[in-house]
Amino acid sequence: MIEKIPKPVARRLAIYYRLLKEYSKLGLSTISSSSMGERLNLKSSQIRKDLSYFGGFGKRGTGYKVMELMKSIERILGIDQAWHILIIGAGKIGMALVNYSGLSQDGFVVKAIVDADKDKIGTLIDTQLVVEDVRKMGQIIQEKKIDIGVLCVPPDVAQKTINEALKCGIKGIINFVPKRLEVPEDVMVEDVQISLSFKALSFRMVHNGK
Amino acid sequence: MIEKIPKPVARRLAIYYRLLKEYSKLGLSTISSSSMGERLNLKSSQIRKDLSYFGGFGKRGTGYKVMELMKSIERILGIDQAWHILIIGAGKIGMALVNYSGLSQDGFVVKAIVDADKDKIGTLIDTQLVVEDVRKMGQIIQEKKIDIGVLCVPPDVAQKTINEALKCGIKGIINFVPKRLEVPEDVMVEDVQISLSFKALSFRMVHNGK
DNA sequence: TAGATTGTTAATCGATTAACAATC
DNA sequence: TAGATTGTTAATCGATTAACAATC
Repeated sequence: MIEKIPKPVARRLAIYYRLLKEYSKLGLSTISSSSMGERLNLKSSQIRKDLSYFGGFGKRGTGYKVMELMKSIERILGIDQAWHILIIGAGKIGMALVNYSGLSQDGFVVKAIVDADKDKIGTLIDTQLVVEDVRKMGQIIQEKKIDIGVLCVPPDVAQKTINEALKCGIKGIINFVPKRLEVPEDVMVEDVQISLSFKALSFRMVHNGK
Repeated sequence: MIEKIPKPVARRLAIYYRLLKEYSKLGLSTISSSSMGERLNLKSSQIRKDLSYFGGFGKRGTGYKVMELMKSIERILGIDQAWHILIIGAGKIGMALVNYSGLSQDGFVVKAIVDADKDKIGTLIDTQLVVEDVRKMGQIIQEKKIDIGVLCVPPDVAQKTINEALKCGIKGIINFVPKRLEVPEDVMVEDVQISLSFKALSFRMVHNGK
């Protein structure tokens, strides 16, 4: 009963969620694990197993109700609530993430963006946000009740910068910096390492096939 | 002898490579798998096993020569050559990737960027590049000998756009679009799905721990 | 009832790790 | 030679999948 959830499950749930959204837009009310699996190139038994860690959402003989399952996954993923995001570093990547529609859609709301560069501080970004001084980060985290920091600073200041944010109670980090961060074990880090993806692609291209 | 290489190996090699670069900057000439493992939070046996798929690079009793291993991994990953990159879509993400230092450093050279938006076409990006018309994509791929396309277009035109690029002989794709792409099996796709990372983080934060 | 599809168990497959002989 | 560390084998651990009884 205390069955352990395999690590890849969270991402797959997000993929199921995306598909269900599509189905619901098309007006479908019901789907089966096998039709989802076909669409996603996954075995239907994997989808059923993944869902089974969290409950029985389907009905034997008929499948899953699109809307219902969508709402359930929303809850499982924790995106039925709004998360307050702080972008740390107003470089190219940081800037690109402000107003990134993929995020706001799912309840990740960028509340502020900070940088150390005097020339950037004060820059107005679209209508809502202004680049703020990284030295005010602590204050911002508290006032805006930031949950998640998105780290997009140069590698050499990454650890130092995130330490500051940790002091002020951030509990989640999306890390775009090509470096492993040291954090207390109750803080979650997800790495988004673009340059690793390029190298993995290159590897597969030279060892071509599989 | 026909031992199969586990999928996670490519990414780890890229991580080892990054660390070796750091070591070489510090002037270290030799390292052991256990010192690397400690640094990277990996078991030393995993590092040795990963490397062993490609050869024996170390010396018993002394370890690995930093420079030598670096060069070997460079070759294994296929980054001892320059890759010609085309950015497809001059939105925020696409723009952010032009001149992204993490890429050019490792031999991924952005040769061109295309978009469908008339207002964007012709825009000068730093000194080198101009946003070109996506309708010229085929021509550009051939003339500039593009190897890898980086897809950053809206989801609804993603498949159609990549189909064009495939026709012109692209063999690798970095996909930033939240959608599974259909490609021939000799074409490699690496997904960089930022919004999945946010959801995976959210999941871990609500199911906190582990 | 007959057909469909779930939820779950057990078997299989794949990746990591411990352990150690080989050897510098 | 003694100490260190590799390369590799075998054991373990974790994730996926096939198969099927339960049930709508």
